[in-house]
This record gives sequence, C-alpha cells and structure tokens, in this order.
Amino acid sequence: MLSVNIQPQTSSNRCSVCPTRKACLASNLDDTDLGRLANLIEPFVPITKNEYLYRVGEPALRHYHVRSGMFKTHAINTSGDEYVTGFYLPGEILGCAQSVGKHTDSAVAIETSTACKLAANKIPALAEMGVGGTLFRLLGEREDLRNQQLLNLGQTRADARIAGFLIDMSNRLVRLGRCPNHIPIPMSRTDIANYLGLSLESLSRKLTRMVKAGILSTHRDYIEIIQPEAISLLGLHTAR
Amino acid sequence: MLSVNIQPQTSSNRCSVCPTRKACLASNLDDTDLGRLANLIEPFVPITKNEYLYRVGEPALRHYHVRSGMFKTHAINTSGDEYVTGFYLPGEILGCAQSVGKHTDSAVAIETSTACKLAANKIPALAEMGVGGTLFRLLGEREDLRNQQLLNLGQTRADARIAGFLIDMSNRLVRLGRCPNHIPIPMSRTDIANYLGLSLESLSRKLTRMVKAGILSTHRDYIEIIQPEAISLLGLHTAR
DNA sequence: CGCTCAGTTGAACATCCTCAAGGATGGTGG
DNA sequence: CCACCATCCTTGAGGATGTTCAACTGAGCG
Repeated sequence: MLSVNIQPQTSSNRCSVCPTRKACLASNLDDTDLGRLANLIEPFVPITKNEYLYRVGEPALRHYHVRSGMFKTHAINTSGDEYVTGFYLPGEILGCAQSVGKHTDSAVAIETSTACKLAANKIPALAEMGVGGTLFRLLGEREDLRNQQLLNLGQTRADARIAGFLIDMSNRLVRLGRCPNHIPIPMSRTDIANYLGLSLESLSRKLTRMVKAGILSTHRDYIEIIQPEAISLLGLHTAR
Repeated sequence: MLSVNIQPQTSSNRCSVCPTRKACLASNLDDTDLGRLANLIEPFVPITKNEYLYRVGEPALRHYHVRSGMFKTHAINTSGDEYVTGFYLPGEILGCAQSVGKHTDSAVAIETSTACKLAANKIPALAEMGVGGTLFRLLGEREDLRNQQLLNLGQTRADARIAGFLIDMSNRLVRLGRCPNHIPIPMSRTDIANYLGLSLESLSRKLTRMVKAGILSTHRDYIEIIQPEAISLLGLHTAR
C-alpha cells in the first residue's frame, strides 16, 4: 500500500509513519516534535486477538492509543457478570478510566491490533511540548463519546439503541477518513448485545428485521448501511 | 471547623478555605502552590437554581469544578428530546465533554450552587506546578464514573438501575466525607427517570415499592437509605 | 380558595427477555 | 478433501417487565 521506500531500522514505531497519526496526539505536530513525541511513547507491539492490554485492578501506569485494529473494554460487577463498556477504534484513547490509581476496566483486543503506550509520568513532558492541550481535548472528546453512549443507552427502544450504535461507529469512522456506511464488526453479537444492554436474541431479531426492511445488510465481519437516513430516523425515534 | 483566623480581603475565593478543597485539584498541594492555583482559577460566583453554567454549542473555553450545590448536565438530540446525562456533586469536574472545541452538553444548577472556573489555556501552567497529573487523574475518575453509569444503564431491570443510581450517589457522598445513607435529591423525579432511562411512572412505582419493603424512605428533598445491603443486592441483581 | 405542578396509582397494551431448538460457519483432524 | 465439532447466530413461543394514557392526590403559592 505505502511506498516501497521502507527505512532499514526499527522506525516503524515512529509517529511520522503511523497510519492513524492524524487522529492522535500527534495531530498538530511538526516533524521535530513528532520525533520527540515518538521518544516519549513506548514502542508498540502487535496484540493478538483475545490478548489483554490491561486488566481491572492493575495499577494504571500508562494509557494507550489504538493504532490499528479494535479493542473492547469490559468491567465485571460483584456478581461476576461481564459488561462490555466500549469499543475502541484507531486514534482513540484507552485506559484512562481509573480509581485510586488502578484500572477499573479491562481492555482486550477483538482482532489483531496495535496500540501505543504512553506512561503517565511522561504527561508533564507532553504538556511542555504543547501536547497537553491535545491530550485534554482527546479526553474531552472521549467524554463526549461516553455521553452519547449514555444518551443512547437511556433509550427505551431496542431499535433506537442499535441505530445509535451504528451511527456512533459511523461517525467515528468518518473521523478516521473511512467510509461511514461500512461498519467493521470484528466483535461478536454477544458483545454488542451486552454493550447495548439487550439480549443476544433481541439484537439478532432486530438486525434481521432491519435487513428485511432494506435498511442495512449484515455480513461476516461488517455491516453495510444501505439507508443512512432510515438509521438516523430510528436513532431519534425515542418515544419516551 | 477551621481556625477563626479569616483573612480580611476577598479571599473567600481562595482554595485554602474552600470546603471541597480535598476533593479537588487542590487536594495534594501545599500552601504556596495553593495560592498559585487560586490565581489561575477565575473567582466563582453563586449560581442560582435553573441558571446555566454553559450551553450546548458554546465554545468550550473553560471547565468547571463544583464547589457547592448540585448541577445536572443534559443533551438534546435532533428530535428535541432532552436527556439528562449526569448529576454533579462538589469536587467533580464539569464541562470537559467537547467536540471540535464546543460543549456537547449543557450544565444547569439544580439548586443554588457555586462553581470554580478554570480556563483551558491555563492548563499548561497547571501542568507546570504538578497539578496536571491530578487533573488527569480527576478526568480518569470521571471516566470511571461514566463507565459505572454505563454499566448501570446497561442493566435491564428498573430496580437495578435505581439501586445503582443510589449506590453511585452514596459512594460519591462518602468521597466528600458525607453520610452515605442520606442522599440529597434536589432534582425532580422526572430528571432522575430521564437520567435512568425509565418512565416517570416506573420510577415512582419502584420507589414506593422499595419504601413499602422498608429498604428506604423518601422525603421532600432527600432519600434515606435504610437497608444499604438490600440496595446493593438489587444493584447486583442483574439477571441478564 | 382555586390554581398549578410534582408525584402517585391503576389498567391495558407493547416490548423485551427467557428458554429452547434449529441453522450456519469456521476450524480441526482424519 | 471431506466429515465432524464447536461456536456463533437465528428463529419461535410464552411469560415477565416496562410504557402509555388517564385519573387522582397533595403541596406550594398567589
């Protein structure tokens, strides 16, 4: 895909060649600062499917920036039920949620992925080079995402929740410069249902109904949105 | 509580005499830094009930720390429905949620309150004095709160959601050194129901049922938790 | 005193969940 | 290359739960 001109050393970690560079901390930096940033960040390693980035209760010493692939976070309540709390696309931050310095959720790769690690004690250094504002902004955007999630989960209708989920994913894909109507679904239906607070069966039923209505089509590892307008209509359709 | 030695000038804005100091950015600072911090923060003014701190779409130039009282945030979807997205107690941060530099929710005082304003462009200065870490931690804790909220809303049972809400409030009160069983409720039932994604009637019914069961008692502007164990049992009772 | 607004209660209906069984799909081993 | 198995997904019927619409109560206020 990229040019054949690959540098001989291990510079593939460099932010300057990162595919998700523009959606990241590095978004506003020039080449000099890009190099400095790359030095603050721990080299990423590929993370295979089902491998954990971190787990609940571990000390929150660093946070993570998704470079490629997809992650999910989940928490477990005292009665042992697992709850999926979020899906994470490239450019998004992972692992900030903490309490008393410990992670309050676990993050696991849904598919083979890469993530950059940023130690918490490097944050002052980041701030010095003017990335503090960007980090703060990213966190703010993350909170915004969460708010929309809340808004979505607050909805009564299953249709509306599903539509909201798809719209959310779509928007985030656009942010990455990808097609808004092709939603990658590397996660299981169970995960999505869990995330949306629905039963697996309800989700399945609703999806097939939407397919039959010609609104979308489901595939092996993605969902194709055929009528975006219909989706957003459903998303709004919150007859509370 | 504190010494009678009050300074004569308008130092009531000073962090050193703030009632919620320990739950705030100022938590780990000595007196010198406390003074510097106070200089970075805009003087707070009392905010009366129903008065807005900021509104959706306004540029997100600053964020807010609740000093006293209670706020709620709400967002409005495209079809005009209002959704309550959170309640904010003293020591908690408000107004970080943003997208493209604009507030994505509105914040309004539920009762007469005070809040400290912190300009976004002061963040580098904060970082210099070592508060950056605290700010980051507070944001992380906020995200944790949000996650728990999500976890809670993901629950199917209305009982469980209500219990979750009460537990959440309870925990946050403890953090402020207040009684965990006396939950102030300055907001309306409508707001709570909206926040929990329930109909007003369902909430009302469930509450009276809990009262009859002797689990809690409802009052004009607070809810008294009588059997905390029963509440947390309900909160876990998530037969998904 | 009558008004309004917040909260409670009731009955009918819609929605979603549960339990259970039946397909599809991918991976594994012969 | 095919059969088999495990897993994931779909589909169906019955029951639990929540919503809606509507009437009612009570508190605060001019």
